[in-house]
Amino acid sequence: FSSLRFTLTAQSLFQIKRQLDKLGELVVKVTYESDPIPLQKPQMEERVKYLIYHLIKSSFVVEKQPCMPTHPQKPLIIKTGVQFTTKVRLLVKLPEVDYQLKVKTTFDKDLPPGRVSRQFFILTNNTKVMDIEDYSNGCLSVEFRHLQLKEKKYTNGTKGNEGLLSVTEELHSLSFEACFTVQGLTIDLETCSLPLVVISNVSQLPGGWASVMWYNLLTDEPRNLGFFGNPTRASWSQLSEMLSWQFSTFAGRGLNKEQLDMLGEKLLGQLVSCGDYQVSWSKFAKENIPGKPFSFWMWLDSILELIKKHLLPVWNENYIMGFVSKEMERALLKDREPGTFLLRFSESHLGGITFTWVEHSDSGDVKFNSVEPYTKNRLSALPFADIIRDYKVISNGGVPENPLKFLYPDIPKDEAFGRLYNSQPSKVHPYIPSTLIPISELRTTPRSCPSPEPPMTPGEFDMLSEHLCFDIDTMSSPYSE
Amino acid sequence: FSSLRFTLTAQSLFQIKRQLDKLGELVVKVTYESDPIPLQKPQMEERVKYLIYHLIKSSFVVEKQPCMPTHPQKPLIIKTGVQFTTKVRLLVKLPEVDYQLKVKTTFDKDLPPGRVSRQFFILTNNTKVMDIEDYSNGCLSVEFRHLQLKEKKYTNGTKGNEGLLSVTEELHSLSFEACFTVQGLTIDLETCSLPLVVISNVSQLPGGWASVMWYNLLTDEPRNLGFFGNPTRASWSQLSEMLSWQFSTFAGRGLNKEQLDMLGEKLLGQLVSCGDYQVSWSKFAKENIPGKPFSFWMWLDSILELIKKHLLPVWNENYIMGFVSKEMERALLKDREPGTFLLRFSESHLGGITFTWVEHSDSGDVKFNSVEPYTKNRLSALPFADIIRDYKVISNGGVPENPLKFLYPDIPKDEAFGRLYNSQPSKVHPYIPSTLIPISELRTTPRSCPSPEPPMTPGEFDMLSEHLCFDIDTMSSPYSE
DNA sequence: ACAGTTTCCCGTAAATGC
DNA sequence: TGCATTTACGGGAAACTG
Repeated sequence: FSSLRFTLTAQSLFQIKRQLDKLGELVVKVTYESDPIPLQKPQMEERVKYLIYHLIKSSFVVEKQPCMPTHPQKPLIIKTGVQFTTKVRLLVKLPEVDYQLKVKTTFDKDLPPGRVSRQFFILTNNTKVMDIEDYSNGCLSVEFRHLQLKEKKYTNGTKGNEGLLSVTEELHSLSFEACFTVQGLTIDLETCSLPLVVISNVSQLPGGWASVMWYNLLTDEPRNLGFFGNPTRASWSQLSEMLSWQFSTFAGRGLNKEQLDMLGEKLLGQLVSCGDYQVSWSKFAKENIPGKPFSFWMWLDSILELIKKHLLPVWNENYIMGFVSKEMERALLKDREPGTFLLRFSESHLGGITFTWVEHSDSGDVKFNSVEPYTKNRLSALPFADIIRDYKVISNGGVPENPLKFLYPDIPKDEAFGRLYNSQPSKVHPYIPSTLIPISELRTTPRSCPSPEPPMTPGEFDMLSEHLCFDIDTMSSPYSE
Repeated sequence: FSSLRFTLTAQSLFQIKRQLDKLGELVVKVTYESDPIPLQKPQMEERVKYLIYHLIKSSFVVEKQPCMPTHPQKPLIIKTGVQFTTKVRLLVKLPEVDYQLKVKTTFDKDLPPGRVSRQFFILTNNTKVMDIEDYSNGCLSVEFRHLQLKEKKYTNGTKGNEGLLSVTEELHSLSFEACFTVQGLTIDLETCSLPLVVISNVSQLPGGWASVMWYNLLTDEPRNLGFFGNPTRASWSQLSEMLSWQFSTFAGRGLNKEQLDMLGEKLLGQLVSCGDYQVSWSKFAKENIPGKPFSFWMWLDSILELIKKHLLPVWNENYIMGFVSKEMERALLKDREPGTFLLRFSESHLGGITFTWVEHSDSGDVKFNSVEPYTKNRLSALPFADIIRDYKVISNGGVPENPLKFLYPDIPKDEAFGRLYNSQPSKVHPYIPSTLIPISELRTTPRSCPSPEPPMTPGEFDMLSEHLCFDIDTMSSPYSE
């Protein structure tokens, strides 16, 4: 229902109203026995007033849902003490209303105290006058900027009752009210935002975002604030589509079938394969993954953040397989050229990425190695492409060698990553440029391969060995985390 | 003048007052011609009142100068919007004053508007009641916590006149007032803090600290708020003592004569050697060092911060020569064993540290190399001791070698730094641990030394070379920055 | 346009509350 | 006590403002 249709409908109704008024004047002068007009007119007038009233009321809408300017992609999550913006509009054009129409915003207006465990108020000015939009078709609208939320603190412990819900499951709303009179009709406008999650620290953003996703996925109701009191389940097909959409929206590339299958299996076990399965909210975002100190969504979101901050070009080139089980990884690599590697996200730690490469031992066995995952701290010291370019392994104190030759299935490393390498050595003239290089030292048992004279002083070598040594003989199961 | 002496003096004075009162009663009854008492008494009473009044007033003091709890070592600098604490005390004990004595704090109380270009006010509650200190000798005192400053904003541009001073040169003060009556004497207490610098961002802290230092160094006046309108000069001997004190206080070890000489020369040229020299405030903290985009103090403070955050143990072991001219550096190293190195702060960049080592070329010439300085970003990826342990140079694609053997004059590297090395490789089991290693690649002209088959694929080598190569033939003057 | 200054807000750490 | 949540504020960057 566009602004134009609202306006045309309103105009028709106002015309009818005027005609009825005129009719009323006529009736006073000219009437006759059993004339139906005096009888019908009051009813009709009521009917028209009712229609006008509700037409105008329903044209008062939130045009821009409240959101923090720094998180435009994450509407409906508001952090206390951080400014947010929202906009409402009266779609119907009423030329008669030329005076200043004041809109007031209220946070959690209709919430009976105790419904939520926390209460907030708008710290800044919460009323503003509507204005005619200059660029568009002349509707009245008002944009609230620099709104800020603050928690109400009670000294006497009236702190709500819903201890069952976590803060990111608690839904709130922002209401807008205005009142005016047109053609003798007093109309009280009121509308409200979609449900809002209020957080106090960005560390709660992933949790809040999980709630927003789940809500949007599972209900069409515009404001079911009690949704998380008893959240419905999602089918895996719905959920996986949503997850892929997250990656395509925020990281520029969605997830393919293989990646989604791995995620499904991780979340649901082998159940996925046998038909569509229902995932509970708890399993998605609240319960920890068995044996891990984080939930499925926390894990996935940490990867999304890692991609956004450190892996965007590599991810968009589709060079990160990312979501692969260790069994699958082995199966894919085992028949490949030695030095073939693939990139995979850590399942044991939040926001980590590792590479696994295949090589053949002297006895001809296939061996797989995975480097300790790189997390945001390491990646901000050294971009990931450079890590791949420069990574070296020192075996038995020998010459450092880069074991990464071909990106799976068979793309020569430099062909794939060449464009993404950074040339960071600075050109500060009198100094020798220096760069950081990621290195692993492998030491097999001494007898198996007498080590050559190390290219370091013996003391130095011992020192390095002491700190870096990694005896592969103790690696009973290199493929399970 | 201790609390006890204040109290005893006050008691004596009150006793005298009481005796005068008694005398007054007597005089009414018994008097005689030319009795001097009725004549003298009013004067004496006035005198005693005056003494009591001023004794009490002068016992009202700031016990703890205002400071931010997170910067206890930097009093007298307050950041807007950040909480600070201060405490005042009434040294004299007056048992008669048993009612609640309310103290009010005011920011810049006596400043005529326009004296400073910015005005601030105390955002939080600015009155508090004095209390008897339970632990000490029973004085009245009050500690203000959670005070917060906010700038007054004027829409009509009344923004003061002193555009000449920068914000960190603008001195403010915090006043404390209270009023009470004792033995019929009404006493208005008032005291105020030492001069304060108000900043709005931590990036202004070094500038503020420079002001506090200069003020303390050059005036004993408790509140000369106009000091920076015409700041006096400091003698180099005063200033150098202060600088050394900064390092010993905040980094645990002061500066020795050689280091101070280098600083003096940097600040004043060769003038230092010919007797004591006067340093202007501008030269110390306002003018940029010729050819550099920062002042002397900004440079020195950036080093202080670097030490505090990343070099504390190395600095305290006295392993960082730090302040050495490049000429001196060359002179010291040239007769030393090849591989002898020293640690020096960068003069060209803020907060950087480099090592310079000596080696002998094939032709027997002495050569000096300095690595690109390490700044806080690099050092937070890798601790400095580990950088020294692991640093490698690759010459012509050969075997990487650590050129650092002896800390000047002749301490074997591991003997000096051994205890400071970190053992960072994590023990996450299925993964190969990996560490970052600082590497420089040197390439001499190809003909002079035919490079052996590089231990990398040719493509890889070219890639590395392209990014890392450093042709020493183009280094015309490696020793000047 | 620009430099000095302030505001904004993330992200870590500490404090608080339950 | 431990966990969930909020507060504090350094530090980088953007916004402001003469």
